[in-house]
Amino acid sequence: MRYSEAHKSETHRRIVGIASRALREKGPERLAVAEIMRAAGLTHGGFYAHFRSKDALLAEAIRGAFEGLKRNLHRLTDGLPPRHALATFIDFYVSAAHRDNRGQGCPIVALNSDLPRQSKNFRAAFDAGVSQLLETLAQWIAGRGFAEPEKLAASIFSAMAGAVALSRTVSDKGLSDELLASARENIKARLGLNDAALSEGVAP
Amino acid sequence: MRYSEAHKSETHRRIVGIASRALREKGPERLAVAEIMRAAGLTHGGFYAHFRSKDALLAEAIRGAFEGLKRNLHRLTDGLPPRHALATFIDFYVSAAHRDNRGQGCPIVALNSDLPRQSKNFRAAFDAGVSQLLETLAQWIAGRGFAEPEKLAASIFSAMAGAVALSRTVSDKGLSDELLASARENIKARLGLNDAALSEGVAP
DNA sequence: TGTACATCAGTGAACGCGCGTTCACTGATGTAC
DNA sequence: TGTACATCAGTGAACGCGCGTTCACTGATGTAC
Repeated sequence: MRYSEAHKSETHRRIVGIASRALREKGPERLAVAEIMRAAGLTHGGFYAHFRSKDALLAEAIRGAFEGLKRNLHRLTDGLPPRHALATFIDFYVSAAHRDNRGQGCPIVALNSDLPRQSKNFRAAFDAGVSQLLETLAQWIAGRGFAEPEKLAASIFSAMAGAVALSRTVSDKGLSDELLASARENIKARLGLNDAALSEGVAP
Repeated sequence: MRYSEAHKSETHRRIVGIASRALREKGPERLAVAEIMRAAGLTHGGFYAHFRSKDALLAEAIRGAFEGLKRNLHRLTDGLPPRHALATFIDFYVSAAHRDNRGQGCPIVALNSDLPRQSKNFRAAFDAGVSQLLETLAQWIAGRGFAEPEKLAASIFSAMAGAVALSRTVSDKGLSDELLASARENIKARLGLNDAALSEGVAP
């Protein structure tokens, strides 16, 4: 049953995609190799034709998760000036839709407390993803003329991620929604992105 | 080797204390019953004289963690007027010391992404802890005269927890410290607690 | 163009380890008489 | 006051399950000649 040249890499990609979602939904320890392979329509023995170990899969899966986030971010903001890019990203991120979509949401929110227990490899991939995201934010923030954009980006983003994370743990749905709205407004206000200012014009 | 009446409850408390710390350091799945018992100076077989199951221990351990947080909070703020209580708690919580002390720190930061994979029992205990903490914050915030204190408390707290969580994942120590300082100042400013205002007087 | 051989993604059984849980047993102390 | 018995926190071996990993094998397709 030898397959065409593209077949293997296609299968590989499919496995990583499934794992990337399962990772965010179930966490690294509850993600089971056999289950992932079954979901990909394969048996678990074939796993090692694609990955050196479960840990290697986890590292690829977390990279895939960050890439997905980056794709979303670019799709939403490409071509927009910093102020609109920031506002759009904040609205997208600090939202009930994100809260309710753990499997395809931000890996930082889904996995932050798992981090210290993972391999060096995994943590390095995670760290690279965080850095890249903060860098993008910092560039927009710099474009808006703020001083110390890296520092502000980190602080702003921590409020965004915290809002989504806490909105997931709060059992009162109404309070959870209000928390998100309140955090969103505050974060935008910190960057001078309140709705009135936004509708004014396009100048950064 | 029958022991005095108080002995069993003393042992029980000791086990829960050790587990409560291990839970925050290693997470629920990596916390091993035998290891906890060994740390308590016992063998793993005796575990079931104290707990129905590992899950029962986890529920007690998370309750213990929230109680510890509450004790710290009261120790720091008892007798202070709302504005000083808030400022003190924020300084205590959004700090490098908290970031570096995962085992004795806030369980919300240490365990938020583990939550959805845990038992109903565990999640209920967690939820109760979160609610109680938000309630305390809301009371202080109400005491400062803000409208919709529950909503504001949730939003404020999400920024606090997010700051500590992200400060733990950022590998650049300097940025991590700055992130905390920036978040702390912003959070206090939202509540009208900037240092100048604080040194003015004591009126709430 | 046809034949023999090599390749290698995928199969499925088996192994080994960690870990939660069970269980027969121990032995110091409390209680009944 | 002394003796027999009950209690029960704790011991340590064993069990069973989930799961990561290994391995001999398969068989369709590519390549050499």
